[in-house]
Amino acid sequence: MAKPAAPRPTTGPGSKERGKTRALLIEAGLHLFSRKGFDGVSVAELEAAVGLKAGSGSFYRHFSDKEALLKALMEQEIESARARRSHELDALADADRDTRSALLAQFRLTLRGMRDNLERANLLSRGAEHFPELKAEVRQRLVQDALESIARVYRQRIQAGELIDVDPQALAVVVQNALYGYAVAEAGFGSPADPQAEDDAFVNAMVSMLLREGR
Amino acid sequence: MAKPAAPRPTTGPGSKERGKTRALLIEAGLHLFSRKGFDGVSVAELEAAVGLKAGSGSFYRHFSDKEALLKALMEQEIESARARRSHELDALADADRDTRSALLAQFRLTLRGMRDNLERANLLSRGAEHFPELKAEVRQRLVQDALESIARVYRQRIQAGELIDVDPQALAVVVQNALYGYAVAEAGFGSPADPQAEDDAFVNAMVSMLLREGR
DNA sequence: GTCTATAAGTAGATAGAC
DNA sequence: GTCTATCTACTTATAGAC
Repeated sequence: MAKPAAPRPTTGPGSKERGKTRALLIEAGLHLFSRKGFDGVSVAELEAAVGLKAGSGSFYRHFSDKEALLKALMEQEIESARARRSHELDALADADRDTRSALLAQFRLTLRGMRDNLERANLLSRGAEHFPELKAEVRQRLVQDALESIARVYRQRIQAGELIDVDPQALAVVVQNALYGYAVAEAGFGSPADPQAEDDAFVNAMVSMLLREGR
Repeated sequence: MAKPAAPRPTTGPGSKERGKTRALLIEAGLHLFSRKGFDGVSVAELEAAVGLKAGSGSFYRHFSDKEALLKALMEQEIESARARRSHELDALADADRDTRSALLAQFRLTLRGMRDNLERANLLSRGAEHFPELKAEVRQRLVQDALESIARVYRQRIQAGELIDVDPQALAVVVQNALYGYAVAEAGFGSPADPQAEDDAFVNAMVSMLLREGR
């Protein structure tokens, strides 16, 4: 036979651990693409960021081109974004909490999560333009699933007479988009003079709107 | 005297109207930067878009460099965005309308305005990163002024007992950010299966959250 | 897996004729 | 105000030595 090739030991002598540089490139791409945009980051910059010589072209031993890195990165991020999000739902779903503090806790956690991961979200959003086949998946698994999980909890609280009697899915859409828009606007246009006070007024207003209580 | 120079006739013989190509470049920059990002548009592309020969460098007779175009463009946009916005407020401020239909009209108009001008808003947001001195102005004159105008109207409706009694400025923040986030998410992650139904549920939920009555 | 070297293309920007 | 021509720098990507 012409191919008695040994079972391809991906870890050859003298190499680092299996796929280490590749993983580092994905991480570097996440940070750099998020900050400077896909077009704003050169392959040389990515190489330098992981300890390769800038301009050496060593990048191409790990990815066929820059787009391949973006795609690998997005597929990884879709997974990890889901994991991060389910965490935020725990506070809301905790049935032992009274409704007001459960809502407050959810809003604050979600707002923090959106702030911490906005650049990742922007990357997913912009990356979806490069890969139309991933766009529907991003929407369904990140946006739609989250809304339905939240709506489920709202529905229970409505039936218990604790929230205003409005379509729970629509309530979730309003709340999530308000939090998202708040984080996006803050990142894009800058923070207000007193961010802490603004945050408090914002989340408390949403709680009041859902509970339909005056001040 | 060494300078008897005539009063600089900006329109020389054989030239088009004063500043016409410059104005065209600003317009082309608005569309192209919005769609493809600042880095994604070459000077040659801008030249071609206004009828100049691509790569001729004629661009540089009108702007010192690409950033100068972005800056001129932003200053113009800050003005026109204000004008567009005041239009959306008319529907809300119309005291003859009953509260429910005034809110509905405002939400629908604002949502339409945000959809139509999201790319412009993104451009202002991203441009503000290039020009930190413009960032505070963008925030104050576009974001903050709009919120205060809306809050003024809400305050009247609250005093008339028609809206829930919650800090009107905070209500405006929730509503505007929900509309903004909705438009941003739609542009980034794609539309839902039935956009019309989704829109209706969304704006109606917001109305229900603001009115004192249940549905 | 990383390096040197380099090809081939594109970007921003300038000089000078018309 | 637009053109031709050109410069420099940078970017993607490949070939081949180690």
